[in-house]
Amino acid sequence: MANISVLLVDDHAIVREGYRALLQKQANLEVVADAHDGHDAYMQYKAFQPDVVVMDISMPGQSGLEAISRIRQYDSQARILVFSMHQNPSYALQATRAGALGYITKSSDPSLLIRAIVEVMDNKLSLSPDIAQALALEKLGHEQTRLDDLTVREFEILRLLLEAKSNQEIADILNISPKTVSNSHYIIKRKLDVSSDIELTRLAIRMKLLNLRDLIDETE
Amino acid sequence: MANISVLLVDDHAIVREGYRALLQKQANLEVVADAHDGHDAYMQYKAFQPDVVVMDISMPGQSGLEAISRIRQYDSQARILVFSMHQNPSYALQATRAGALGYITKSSDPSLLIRAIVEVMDNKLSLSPDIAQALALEKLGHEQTRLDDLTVREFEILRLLLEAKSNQEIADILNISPKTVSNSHYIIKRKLDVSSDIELTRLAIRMKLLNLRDLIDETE
DNA sequence: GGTAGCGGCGGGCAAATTTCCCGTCTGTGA
DNA sequence: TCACAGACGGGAAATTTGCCCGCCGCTACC
Repeated sequence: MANISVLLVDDHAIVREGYRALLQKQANLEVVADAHDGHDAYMQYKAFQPDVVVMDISMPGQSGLEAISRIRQYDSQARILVFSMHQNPSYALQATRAGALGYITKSSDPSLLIRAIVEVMDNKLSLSPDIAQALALEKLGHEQTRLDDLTVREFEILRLLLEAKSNQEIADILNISPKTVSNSHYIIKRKLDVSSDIELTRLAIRMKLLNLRDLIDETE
Repeated sequence: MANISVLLVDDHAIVREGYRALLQKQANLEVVADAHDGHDAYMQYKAFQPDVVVMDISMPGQSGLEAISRIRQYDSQARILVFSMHQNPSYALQATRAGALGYITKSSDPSLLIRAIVEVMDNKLSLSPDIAQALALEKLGHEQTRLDDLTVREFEILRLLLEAKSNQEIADILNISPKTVSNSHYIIKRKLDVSSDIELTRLAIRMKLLNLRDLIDETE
């Protein structure tokens, strides 16, 4: 079997290097490029046309979801495997909606990542077991499903809102008008059935959109 | 030594009964009345003039802080011991500002509660060791201190805001105008140096004003 | 027994935001 | 080809925000 060329996208250089080393040990994998943010990923994709993109979606500013859309728009055959720290199945749902072929959590066994890359190479959908199970459970109807009513774009805007960014900042990041951000903000609140930002934040925490670790930080 | 008459205030009947039983076992204590909310506490105080009030401050709606102020306004000699689940020293600070003589956490050893009641009876300030230590640490200058810039009233409004109540609801609970609530809301944000409600909520979580247990509920 | 200061309350008012509703544009799938 | 959904953003009314002010009652200090 021919080598599979891989583009690695993650905002942390150390993480990239670690996984590059890991993947290179596989005889049939070759990391041909890496990128540190969504825009970079898009440029590298155009430059190298890798077989598979392995991408972290939680990057500062322009998120991975946006990059996935852009890459798929450029090449509708692009195979993208999301490799994320988020256990929340809604992330997986949104990622596949945006055009990802697979979603593997970072807590998975490394061998799973290798396997997933091969599966994605074959254009097969690949989910890590924890996510698959969570998604299945969700199908059985949980509060969580409300989150899935959000469009990919709305989900992304929500993510930025939850980082306490202003409408203007979000508009700058996404290159859209602040007016659109505020419209989306309103739609998000309506879809999630909350009336204030405080309620929104509480809901987000319950749904684990907001990382408690991030919040608590080194505060204690 | 004469018996100490006690008024017990807690919104949970079971808790009241439990502590009533505990306190009654002490020969020199007598629970002469109990109350389930701030208003009730005020009425019972007027009716029974107990030596010491043992009060939970986290009650729905009208909080214990308000009740403390009201009781102290009626009788400036009233001895009030706050008995709270909150480990956060800012609660203790606000409670003593409102006029409480002591603050004991519910996780304290029951014997501490007994001792505190006796101390308060002697008009001595009484803090449980965990709170005393936390307050002492805070003196050394932590982020937490920003919370202490809030007045008692602001603190109370913040508590209600964090329950995702609307200005109008808060106005109704506290019997003030919605305009005052929104003014306070603004002042709170300025004092805490946040610009949005999302940031406010995040800060509140970091400061443990918002109980994660409450949020997470039975969600998982 | 002033009087200075703080906290609670709430009016005023301009500026900003939110809340809806609407239309355009583009891609997608039947 | 036609319907439909999503992204984007304008318009306009309603509401909120940000900041100011003044009033009242209490405490403290001289």
